[in-house]
Amino acid sequence: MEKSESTSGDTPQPWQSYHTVFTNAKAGMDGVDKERVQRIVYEMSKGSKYFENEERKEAFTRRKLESMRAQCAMLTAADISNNRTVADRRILELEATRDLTRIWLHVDMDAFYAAVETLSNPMLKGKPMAVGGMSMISTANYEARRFGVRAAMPGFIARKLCPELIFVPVDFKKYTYYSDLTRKVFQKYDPNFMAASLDEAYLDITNVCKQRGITSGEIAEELRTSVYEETGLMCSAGVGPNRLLAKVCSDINKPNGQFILPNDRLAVMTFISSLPIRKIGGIGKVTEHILRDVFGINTCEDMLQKGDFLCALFSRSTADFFLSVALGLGKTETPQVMLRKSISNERTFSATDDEAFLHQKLSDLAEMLSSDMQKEGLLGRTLTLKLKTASFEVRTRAVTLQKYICSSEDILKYASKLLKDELPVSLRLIGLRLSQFNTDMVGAPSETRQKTLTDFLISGVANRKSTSDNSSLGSIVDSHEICSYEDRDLLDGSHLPDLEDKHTISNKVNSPHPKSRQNAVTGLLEADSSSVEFRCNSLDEVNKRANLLDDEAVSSSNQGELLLWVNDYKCSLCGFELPLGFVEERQEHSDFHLAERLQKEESRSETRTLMPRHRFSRKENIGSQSKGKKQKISPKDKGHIPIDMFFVKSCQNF
DNA sequence: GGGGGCGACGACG
DNA sequence: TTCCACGTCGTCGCCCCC
Repeated sequence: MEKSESTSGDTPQPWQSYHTVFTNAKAGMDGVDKERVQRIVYEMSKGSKYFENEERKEAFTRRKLESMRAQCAMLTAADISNNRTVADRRILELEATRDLTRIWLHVDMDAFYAAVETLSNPMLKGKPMAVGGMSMISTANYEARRFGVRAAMPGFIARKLCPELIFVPVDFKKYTYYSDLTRKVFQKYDPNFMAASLDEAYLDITNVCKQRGITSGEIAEELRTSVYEETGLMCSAGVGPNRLLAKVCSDINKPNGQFILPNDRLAVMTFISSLPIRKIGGIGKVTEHILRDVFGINTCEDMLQKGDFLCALFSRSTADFFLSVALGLGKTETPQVMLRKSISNERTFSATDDEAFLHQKLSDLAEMLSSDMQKEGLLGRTLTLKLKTASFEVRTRAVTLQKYICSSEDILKYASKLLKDELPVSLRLIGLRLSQFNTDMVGAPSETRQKTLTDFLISGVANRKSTSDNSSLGSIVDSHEICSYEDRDLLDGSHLPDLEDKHTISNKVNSPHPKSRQNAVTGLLEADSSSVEFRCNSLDEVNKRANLLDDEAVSSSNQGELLLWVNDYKCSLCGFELPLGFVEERQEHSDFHLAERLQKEESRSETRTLMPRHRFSRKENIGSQSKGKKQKISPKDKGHIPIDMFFVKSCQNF
């Protein structure tokens, strides 16, 4: 790799060991004076908090490398022989999965954002330009790349590398517009094409090649011409028997070029064997470093030869990934559905420990996240708070709730609790992520998921009637579309007398659609000594619902709360007294009875599923639990790394 | 021992 | 002058509980 080479004699210079994501080569950077770029990047970074953090990470990687080298050294001849057998067997098994029947085309727009900006402002043509700002660059045009300027580089460093660099602010609206135009072209060749990002897509062109009786090269040529005619933008294409190879191929003749790899095993093996590992999607800076410095692996062929060591030191899935890559294997089928797994927002700001400011940021993020969730009609139950401290240390703190949430109030409530445990702290970034979606909701249009009032009432009544005879709460909660047992604040869940039961209830229940939640009024119905919470879009609905139930007396002076409080004061079940104003406490109290009730039900039924008990104790003590985690001495802090502590990822794309 | 949850980290555009 | 993003997904190790 070019970054380890020195042109300044035998004496190593400090900048030569400082690697960032943007010191490696990218298309259009072949003639760059790498030594100069690396020196400038180093000098601009040296002494900064960011730099210190990079050094910390680098030291950690070094320790990992040493540990792995030690492991390699400890392998006996017998170990190596055994692992050779394992590797050879896996290679045969993987080889058997080779599919050469599909033709994949990967299309990659050339310097997309920069090219779009040049289209709308032709004055930029021929001048070094970058899309982004002083803090970060999204894309640089080819004129700027000649100076070593590239994506993911901070703007102030880019300006140092190229003082005449023109900065253009990011305009996603514009890029989306042009992206849509390109996608219209892609669709003509593969209606099910896979968009990898605004400027990249994978097309299965097997059928179009057959139907039209022309080669993949001709299709690629035609597609690129068509994209240019439609948009005025240039792109590059790669064709291969799978997506992994097509992606590698599209980079070969960039910009405005293409490379065709025939669907032929020998051609694939010849192509892949000399390929530097860094060209493979999924092998980044760290993985390359490990493979090169521990195993002496530089090319895919090396990877095949060192299969025994890879099988000995990596997990099965990671070793499989490496061996697959070395064989030039990759995904050939088109996934039917691609479901989103998480949704997040994060913002960077000047580092501060001002708690009011941090809380405001958190609140803004909760709003943004909630808005995104509602746009996509999603509900999630795992909330993750991401923090980047002033020293660039990244922390994440997560909590899995028993209810699905999407409102900004809920998000902020739980996020605040997570943040509170970290204070005081000086931060430069806060992020929020929701995951573990309610799969019933994912992918369906919002409108189809919103319950009408009629649905609500009819199914609610039917459900209620079917269960009122035996008072089976288990049956009631199964009608999760209309009833929601509102979970109380589980972070403060210690007030619940039996959290396990509490969880069992809520785990079966889905919250209503976000739209219906927005103006929801919470009601609690008390019947057969079991309380059921529900939500309606208006107070009228609450009352109608209550009337329809025709159960025993429901009394309330609070229209939203229909719990059985005698004289608005005394619990009819146990006589516990709570004044009217104690809304939350009352709800907690009703939860207590609900849990109690369910416990009885549970003892009668052995068929229902239970969630592991530990989850409740963890929720109960989320604060101390997360502190406990933090206090845990990590292997790196102890100065050694356990033998199996490697984290080389497998690629999702191959 | 397996599985869920958490936290850290790698990778990519 | 400015001083290192944002969003998403994947793997791994650890902890805890059953």
